[in-house]
Amino acid sequence: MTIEINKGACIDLFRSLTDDLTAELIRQAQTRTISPGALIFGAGSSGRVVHVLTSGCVKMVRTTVRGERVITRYVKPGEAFGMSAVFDEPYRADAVAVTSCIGLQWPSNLIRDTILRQPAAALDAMRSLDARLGEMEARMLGLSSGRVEQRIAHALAELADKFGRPGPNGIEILIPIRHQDLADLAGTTLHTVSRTLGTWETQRQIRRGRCRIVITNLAGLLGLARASTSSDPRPRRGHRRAGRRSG
Amino acid sequence: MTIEINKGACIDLFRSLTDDLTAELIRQAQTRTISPGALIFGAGSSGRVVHVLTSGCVKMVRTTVRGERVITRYVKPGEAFGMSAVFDEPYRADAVAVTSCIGLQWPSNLIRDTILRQPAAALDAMRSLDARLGEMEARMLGLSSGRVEQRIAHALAELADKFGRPGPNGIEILIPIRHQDLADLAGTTLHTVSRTLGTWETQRQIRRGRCRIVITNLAGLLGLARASTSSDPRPRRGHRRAGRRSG
DNA sequence: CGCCGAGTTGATCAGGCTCAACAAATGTGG
DNA sequence: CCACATTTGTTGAGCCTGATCAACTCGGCG
Repeated sequence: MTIEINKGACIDLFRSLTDDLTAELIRQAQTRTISPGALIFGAGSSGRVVHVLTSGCVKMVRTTVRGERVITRYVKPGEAFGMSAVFDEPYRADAVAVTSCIGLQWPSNLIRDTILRQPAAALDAMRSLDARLGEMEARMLGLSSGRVEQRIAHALAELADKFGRPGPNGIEILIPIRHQDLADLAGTTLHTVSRTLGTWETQRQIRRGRCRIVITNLAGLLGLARASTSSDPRPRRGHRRAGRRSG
Repeated sequence: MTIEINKGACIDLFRSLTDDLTAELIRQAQTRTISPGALIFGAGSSGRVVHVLTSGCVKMVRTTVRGERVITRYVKPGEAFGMSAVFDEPYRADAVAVTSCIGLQWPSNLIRDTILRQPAAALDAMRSLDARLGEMEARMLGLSSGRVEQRIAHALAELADKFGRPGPNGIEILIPIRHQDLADLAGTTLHTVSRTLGTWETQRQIRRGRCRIVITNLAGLLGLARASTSSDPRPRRGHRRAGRRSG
């Protein structure tokens, strides 16, 4: 078995390790295949294993008792998730398979020991945590300042960047995205997402199928995102949902 | 000089190091005193030093070109900030002194080398990054789902937890907090903050002075935060600001 | 064929943002 | 020590965005 997984994608967490060490770790891993929609682990459960996704897509979902939901992150192959297990802390979010997935998992103390013995790996892990912090901060900026249309456009752009592939009609987002998912990313409701995407489709900015989105005009979308009415310099305020789950 | 700083507070980043090592690092540090309101470093500037606050309070502020602002974090003594310098990445946010401050700073490569040589420190750093990630996720949940009143109450509660001290009239928040700051924490405007705090003061939940807040009834506040009208089970939706700076 | 999940669409309405103007506290200079 | 500028905070009026409610369509599946 080679270290490479899925056509060149490799495990971010082990980027700094020697091939031998990585191979050894992969040998020690438990492989797990997950079917779409399945819960890989639930928020609050005490994390005893660290996961790495090797193929497919996983979303991390945080939910409040009142039913409000946020997708904190989409995981793509090569990325680790459930890292809080390293610190013997419970998982913060549900990990839900978006597609069929293959994952590797290790007992958290094995990962911890590896990090303790391989400082370069520790630095890599820190770097990726820090990068995620930066992303979250940027999302917070968007959440607290942008209008809904902007936030949806931005969420789409990020999905396109992470899971998009150029296709005949534009950038196809390869993973299934429900309107509720976009709402959970953008901090709005599936109703507003539906209306907004509807408008964009008539404007030929995007194309839609069931759980499928193709972005025909990414620049146009981001233009919309930047200024909803370019001739009108003053920004408009928006609303905020108080989530009662609807999905 | 002892390792302890400011009545027992010590440097989180070096918690796992031996006293000798910590002392040595502190010897190598450059001490810096900062006056209130001063900019310690600006977002975007290439970070060449890592900071640790030893006394006072620093806020990390992210701003968009349009003038929307978010306070991503309040730093208290013992905590590190500007950690992205470790990865030779520019600072993501402005670091602004809230009070008079004393800080230590090191060239980022010195911290990096320390982390590489002291894996336990790496794990500590990872833990704190992960904890901050969790906080940000929780804040995102609040931002995208709660109503403004809840978010302000929650922001106050966190400030009370981090910078509060029991006083004759309740928990005093020891650092100066402008309404604009609360707005930047809660994702709203200073106007709404003013009105909301006004209501709470007449309800004897809090007391206010200029840039000073005392929480008389924390439980009550959080109760308000949980359900704005307890008799009415259905949550109300809210609005969202589109920040044109006003502070 | 009934059920469920996903998506659509219309009507309603209120939360809180925007605009605007003032008041009070702080700082600065002469 | 007073006049003036700046920062911080207050309050009112208006109104827009987008949440909520509700009802319906479409497609897949057992």
